[in-house]
Amino acid sequence: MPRGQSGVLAFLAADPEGFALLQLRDAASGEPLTPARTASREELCQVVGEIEQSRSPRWVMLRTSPWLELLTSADVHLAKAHVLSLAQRLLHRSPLAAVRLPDIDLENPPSSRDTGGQGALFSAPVSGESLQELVNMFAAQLQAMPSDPAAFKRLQLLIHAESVGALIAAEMESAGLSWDEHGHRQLLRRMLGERVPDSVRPPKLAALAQQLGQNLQSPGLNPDSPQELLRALHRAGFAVQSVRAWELEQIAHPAITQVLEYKKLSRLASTHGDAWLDAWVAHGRFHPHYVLGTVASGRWAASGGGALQLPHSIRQVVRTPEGRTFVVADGRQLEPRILAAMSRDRNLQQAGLQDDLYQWLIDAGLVKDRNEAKLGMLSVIYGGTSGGAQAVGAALKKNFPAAMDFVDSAARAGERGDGVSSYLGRGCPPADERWMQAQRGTRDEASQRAADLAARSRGRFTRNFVVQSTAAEWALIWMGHARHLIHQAGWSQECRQVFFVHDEIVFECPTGLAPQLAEIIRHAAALAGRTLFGEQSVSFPVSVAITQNYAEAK
DNA sequence: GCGATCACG
DNA sequence: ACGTACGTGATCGCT
Repeated sequence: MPRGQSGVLAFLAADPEGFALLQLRDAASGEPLTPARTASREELCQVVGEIEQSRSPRWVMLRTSPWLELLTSADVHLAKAHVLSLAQRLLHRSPLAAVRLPDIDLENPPSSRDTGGQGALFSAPVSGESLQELVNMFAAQLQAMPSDPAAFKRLQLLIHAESVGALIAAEMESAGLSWDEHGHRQLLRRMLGERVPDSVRPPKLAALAQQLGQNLQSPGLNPDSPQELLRALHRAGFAVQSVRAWELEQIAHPAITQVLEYKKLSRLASTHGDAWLDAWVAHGRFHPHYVLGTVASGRWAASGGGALQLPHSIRQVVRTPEGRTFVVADGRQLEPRILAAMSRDRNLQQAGLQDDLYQWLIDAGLVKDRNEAKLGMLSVIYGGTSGGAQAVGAALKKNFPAAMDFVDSAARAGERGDGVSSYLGRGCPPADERWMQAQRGTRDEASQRAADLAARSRGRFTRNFVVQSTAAEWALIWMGHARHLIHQAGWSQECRQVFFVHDEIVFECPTGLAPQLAEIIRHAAALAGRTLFGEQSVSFPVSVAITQNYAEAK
């Protein structure tokens, strides 16, 4: 059945009678190489480890759960995977696919347990799916792959990268992020006062609220209610539109300073207070749950604990144990570089020759400082035109015409209701039926205006999508290469990836290994560029920090 | 359940 | 000429 496939596939399925069912198949023919064999929960890790050692297969599974939890805790490393649920979503959306496959509910993929007979719900030992279903699903996915060899390669790379991402996510969930719980509690006591029940306002916050009520002549004021606070501010003579921090920051007044102080502390208490520590940190480690496949652009999300929104102010309590260190790396100006590579804009590629792309823009006299450079670039990629960004955007437009044409054309496609896709073929979600309807209906001026607004909104989305989704692909491939190189070096046990946020990865390793690990990460970044864009790829410099305290990285 | 707000990239 | 910054998650008050 397959084309462009070689080697061995190892299907890992649920055994309705026991725990796991494994079968090796030839990737080229799809034919079984071995009869299906069962493995109990106790046997699984050893059986899988032996197959990995002897055959180095690509592991085909519906999703990583529950297999990876077990394998990771036993330090069984899988080099390659094909995660069917993620591949299904990719193929459903990709314009490169030869056939449109049905979508899949990633949270609750179809399983034999659900379709099984009476009592299956109670007797099923694992959440899972039959071997036959997995084999069928894989075959259907292969059928849906494009016949054009170049398109095939891209989509296959995307599926493989997404799948290794799922392995890494499972490994990070198991490893957790080292967290100084005691230091965090001390911080809370210092800022909020003694611990109180969750339903009670912490002492220092309560005192602030009381003072605020007095100072604004609004006794009993609840500053957590934006409406109440806005009315109180108006009564006190502050002509503000909202109570947003950035608006209040414009006003220099002791009462306003107090409001801002209250907001800051209130936020700390509610999002990273004692209850958060109780819920998410155990034995000195934070264990978030990473969610793949749900964000349209292919970025990851996290559910629970808000892992991807860790405030900088709390990072001081993210500390390694004694003798170990973090190696923190981030892709420098990743999105502009991705845009330079995709659009083949010679000038932007020229700018990217410098490790600090923004400095090039400054030296070329296009912008006055780094902040303006960053703002201008983001404005171009997001489609912004407001205020200061407009002038900067215009300067960039003139100097990087090919890059601008590229994102502009993505925006126009979106405005028309067409789809766009990433470099490897991740398709954006289609315009929904209501949107299409609104574009067709021009009953009156108001509905026409609303339709135009919606069209431009979708244009900004597709403009951003082509860059953001390809940046997400680069990051996946970067992580995948790093993981592979670390495994090759024999350091999989002692060097662990512990965090990932879009364009930044954090490893934890023994202090002595950090310089070499840093080199591996840089090398992986260079490989990622070539894997994605070929030998002529633009460069992707990364900045690397070695530190025991996350707050000190960059 | 939804909007406002604010945290991150 | 005109005009709108992109994507997420968590919490809280309000209806």
